[in-house]
Amino acid sequence: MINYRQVLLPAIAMHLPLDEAQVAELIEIPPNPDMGDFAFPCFRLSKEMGKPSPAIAKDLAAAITAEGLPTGFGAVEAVGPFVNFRVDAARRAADVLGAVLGKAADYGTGNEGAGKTVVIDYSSPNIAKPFGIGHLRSTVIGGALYRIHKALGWKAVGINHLGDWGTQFGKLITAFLLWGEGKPEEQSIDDLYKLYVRFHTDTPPELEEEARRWHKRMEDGDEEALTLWRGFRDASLEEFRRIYAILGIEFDSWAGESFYLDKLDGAIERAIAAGVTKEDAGALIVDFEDDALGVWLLRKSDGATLYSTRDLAAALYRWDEYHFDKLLYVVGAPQARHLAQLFETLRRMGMAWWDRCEHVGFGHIHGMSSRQGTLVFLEDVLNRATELVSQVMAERNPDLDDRDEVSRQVGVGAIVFADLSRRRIRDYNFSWDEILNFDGETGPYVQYTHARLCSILRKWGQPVPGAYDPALLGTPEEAACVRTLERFPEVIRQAADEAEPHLVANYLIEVSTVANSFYQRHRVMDAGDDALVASRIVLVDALRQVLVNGLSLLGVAAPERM
RNA sequence: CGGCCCGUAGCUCAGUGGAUAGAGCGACUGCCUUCUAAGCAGUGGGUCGGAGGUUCGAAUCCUCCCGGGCCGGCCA
Repeated sequence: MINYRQVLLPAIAMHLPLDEAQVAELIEIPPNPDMGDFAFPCFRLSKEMGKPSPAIAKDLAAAITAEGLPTGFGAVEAVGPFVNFRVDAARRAADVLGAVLGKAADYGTGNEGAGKTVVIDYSSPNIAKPFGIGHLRSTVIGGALYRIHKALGWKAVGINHLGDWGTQFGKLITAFLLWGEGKPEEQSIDDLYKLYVRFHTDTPPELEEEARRWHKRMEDGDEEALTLWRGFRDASLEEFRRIYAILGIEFDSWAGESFYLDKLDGAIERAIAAGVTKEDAGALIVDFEDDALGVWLLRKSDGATLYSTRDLAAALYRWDEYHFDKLLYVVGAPQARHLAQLFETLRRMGMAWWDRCEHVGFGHIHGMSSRQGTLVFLEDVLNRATELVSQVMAERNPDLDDRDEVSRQVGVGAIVFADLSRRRIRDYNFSWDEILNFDGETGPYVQYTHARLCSILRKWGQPVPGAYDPALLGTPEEAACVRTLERFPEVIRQAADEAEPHLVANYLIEVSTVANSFYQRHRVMDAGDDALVASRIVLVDALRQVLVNGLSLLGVAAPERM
């Protein structure tokens, strides 16, 4: 594909007192396609060149025209203080569609990440607590970033940093011994959750003390405590694996907090040796002597460790193990300070790689049926969405063979897409009405668009033509499709750079919008002449391909019928 | 008290230096004997929280203020 900006740089710079880098910063895409495909604003040159910007634009347009239009461009025109450039639409269509169909599933991918490693810490649910809608965010954002980086050639390491250690297990053991029934490993996650909640609802101080003692016994390797803990852990993992299977989420490592037990002393020793810690009231702390960072507690006065200890050990271990170029923590925004403290501690310890660590924060979820006083379980949400989809499909597409399977794909896709379609940092307003509305900018909208495109290709019933005339794709709707398809590779790159999957989700909405607009206005199968049908079939297939590629990055299925 | 995040249409959100600020939901109007109407086309709806400042140009950058949320040593 032609890189139009790249072509434009020398063509513009040679006529101006600017170098190519300066020109590159100014080139933009006009707000309205009628104005052109690229634009160069001349305001900034006015002072330096001593003439009004419209005059500069006019002279520049004339000079470029006299020089011969740059490769791939069809027109150059001064409009006020802007020089607007129009590309040769047929050539662009041939380029873009050729690239999409030629690379197929690989369209949009790249190899700029080759030789580089990104470690992504995501999902990381707490053992003995139900997998709530709150865990969905870290899981799907992390999963999307994992696939996006892989698509760009990175070696990605997905780590599920399970919350499987800590004082909450002391509480759980205390509660279980008091109120629990049956064996630890036979507890359902719901049983465990109830014990945990009960512990927190009526807790005399002596129980808190008891819980701390059990936690200490765990840390000291007490077999009775560890047996109970293992039972709880196994029960939880079973549920987590079931949910990851539904969501299509995978990990390369399940090294949770307990994995670092034998590495905690070493981590603490390294921190002490580096001189960044001090003793305070029997505890070990890092005092940043900074109002913003405050104090970081690394070891409690009773000698027990904290999540901070485990996070420090984990960071050091991950560096030794992976020598990453990026380490992404897909963790809720409320933990921003904690992670800033971790990163600063690493810096003070002389870890030159400290700035490769990044907190990929996200807002938390509000409005979870507070009326009922219960948190919303992810599985319930997925099941309700699936049921609703199934009802809709029984009505709209009763002949569909595998309704159960497709309902699952669309129902789950709706939930996942909804989560990924806003900037991570924003709080997420969970509402049944919103999550179960499949109209407009939703996952089902994108999937539906994809299914309709597939339907056309099915009716066509032949291989997608290898030869076609791109010049026939000249309507505004078709041109809009081509322009949108062209952007996919850069969207993926930006999503990786900013760790923002929503850029991909929003882009897919855009692809769907231009595709639907085209579909509505123009016939494909009975377009009139064979050449036009062939060209439009190619366009339909390219749109379909990009939707598939994009949805797969987000972990959303693309059923061919729905 | 200190720090971080958010504030754009009735609601949910895009847009982080350029041309009249855009979508979706909800409301209202049209479009299914035609490739799936989970769709398309259109109408109405905005002091971009406020005030200063930088700039030829600010929703976007800086300062202050207001409102909401979160965090701030023995929880995670």
